[in-house]
Amino acid sequence: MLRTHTCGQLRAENVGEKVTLCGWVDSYRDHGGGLFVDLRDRYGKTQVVFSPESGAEVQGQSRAIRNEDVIKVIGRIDLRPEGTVNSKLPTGEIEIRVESIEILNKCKTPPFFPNQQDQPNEDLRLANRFLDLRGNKMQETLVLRSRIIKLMRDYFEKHDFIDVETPILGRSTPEGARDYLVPSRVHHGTFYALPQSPQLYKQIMMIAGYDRYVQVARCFRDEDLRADRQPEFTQLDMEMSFVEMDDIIGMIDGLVEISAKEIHGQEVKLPLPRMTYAEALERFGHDAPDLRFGMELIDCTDLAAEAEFRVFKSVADAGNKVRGIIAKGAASKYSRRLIDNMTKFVQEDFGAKGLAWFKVEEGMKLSSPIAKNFSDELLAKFAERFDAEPGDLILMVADKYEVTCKALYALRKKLGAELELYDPKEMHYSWITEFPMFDYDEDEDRWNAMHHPFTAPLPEDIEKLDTAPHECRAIAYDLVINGSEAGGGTIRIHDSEVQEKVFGLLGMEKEEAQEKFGFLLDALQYGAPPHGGIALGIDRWVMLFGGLDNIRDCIAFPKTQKAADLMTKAPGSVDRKQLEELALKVMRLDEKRV
RNA sequence: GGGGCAGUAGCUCAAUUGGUUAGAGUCCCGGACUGUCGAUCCGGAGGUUGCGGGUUCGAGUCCCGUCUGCCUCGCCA
Repeated sequence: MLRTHTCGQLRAENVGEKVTLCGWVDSYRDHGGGLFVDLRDRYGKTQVVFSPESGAEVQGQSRAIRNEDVIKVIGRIDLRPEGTVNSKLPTGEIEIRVESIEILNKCKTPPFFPNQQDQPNEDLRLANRFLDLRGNKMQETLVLRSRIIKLMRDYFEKHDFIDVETPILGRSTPEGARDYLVPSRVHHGTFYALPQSPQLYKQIMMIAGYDRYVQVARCFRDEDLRADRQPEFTQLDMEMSFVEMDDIIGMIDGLVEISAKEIHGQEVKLPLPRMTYAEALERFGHDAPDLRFGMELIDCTDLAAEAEFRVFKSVADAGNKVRGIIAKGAASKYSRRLIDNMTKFVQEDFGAKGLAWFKVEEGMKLSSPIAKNFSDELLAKFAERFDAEPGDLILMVADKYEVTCKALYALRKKLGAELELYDPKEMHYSWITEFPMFDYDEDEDRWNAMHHPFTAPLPEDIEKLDTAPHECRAIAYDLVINGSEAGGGTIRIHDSEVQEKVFGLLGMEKEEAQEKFGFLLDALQYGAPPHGGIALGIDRWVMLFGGLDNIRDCIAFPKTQKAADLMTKAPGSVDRKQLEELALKVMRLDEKRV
């Protein structure tokens, strides 16, 4: 070892010891007579002092020191003189009196410094990730990530789960996201697909009798990115045999309990609360509601039907919905202009036709440009429905149910953050259950599996497969943390008759199903145990437990919104020879339409 | 594919209504200084205003196109 201690290790009790430290120069303060260096590694910072007693040669060497140089110093630990203790540093009581120094590696003047107070632009950070990752915040986050993964692995090992690796090179399956494809050199014209999840493999493992499987699995989906979405991401994937939904949920409840305790030192009350999908949509407009605050959606379609106001009345008469939210005490915080912006927001992003709003005045008068279209009596009913008080702001959307959900969910989320209706550090865990089996794809005029085509329906809904597929609920469950989907799973179909019916609904012919995943259908006929599982989004867990608002900050080497790696410059072009081996030809843009 | 925001010195930002030689802090280089910890003080260097067109007597500023990054809808569990 080149060092005897780390830079976060030494305390007053080490005074007098001769030590060797290595690290990066975090900062230096040159006083001519003496030079102070904060030496940094991932464990902390220690002040090292060059003074005349270090000797002329060492002092001379010290003058060359610049930030981010990698140096090794040997010296004795001493208490800092009275009045110069730095209470901000754990090592702040002591300093190293340098006897010799070696500059292990000079640092070129970097484009930015890892811990500089004004964070550089993200593209610069990503292009120079080695500097960015050197910073305290990123190091903290990656340590947190490592702890979370270890905690998960330990937990599942303790519960007799077996860690099994599944292939990265698989085959493309229909449904779900767009695949990342890898061309085969041996079989020209064919492609592997990178796994969107190890779903099918883990079901095979169940059939093979490994009744508790777990894996920290890299997954790939070639879809557009978001603040909480990367094209390659990591799941804690697990599957269990001879279980029902409650067993899976109970298992994950236990993991949440331990995580909250280990990471935040918080006690979580189990079982975690549950809400059905239908209830979540009704009360919050979304299947992953942030339950750290209220501001629930309120239906007033019946009142709208009584109104003269044509916009409301026609929507109500057409069987659509008029729903709204109330922001307590927010009337004065939202000017006409801000409300106009909100209107534009729900129109452009969610297809709402408009945003109706009322400010509650003193004396309970509702004021709004549209107020004149309502009788005083009806306005009073609205106020009562929303439980309004003077100073409140009521926002309403009149539209199809789905549009009211989306628009009001987005407004609720926005207002909740802006009005600080919750403590951002607070954590809320809950389950959403009873998802629909299918949603309707209007473009393709057919049903889609909401989760995946092997999801089992609720036993009481099985007959609806024939009569009312849209009402058929799945044994599916999502773990929601702070309004973010942190995991999701299902109990799988292990009955080939039901499986066939589901394929039929999805418009998949028997031959096609056999061709695409015959291996699973076959396996299901050779002694498949009832089974189910879940996958947790590890990147999101880190994000949520770390209080971060960006998934890129939870990943050592993330991609940009255009799925590029700015450091390695991936994706890149390849040699003609490589293409030839694969029998591939790159089309020009104008050929694409052919 | 659609909508929005941003791009000015190595970095973070400023630049009035379109008007003189594009500024500040920091970093970098040189100098001073024996207790600093965002050290301080003095001096210096550093610019294709993302790129390409256009309007204008004159463009960092206005218009068109384009590239990159971010947020978002669609997409995605």
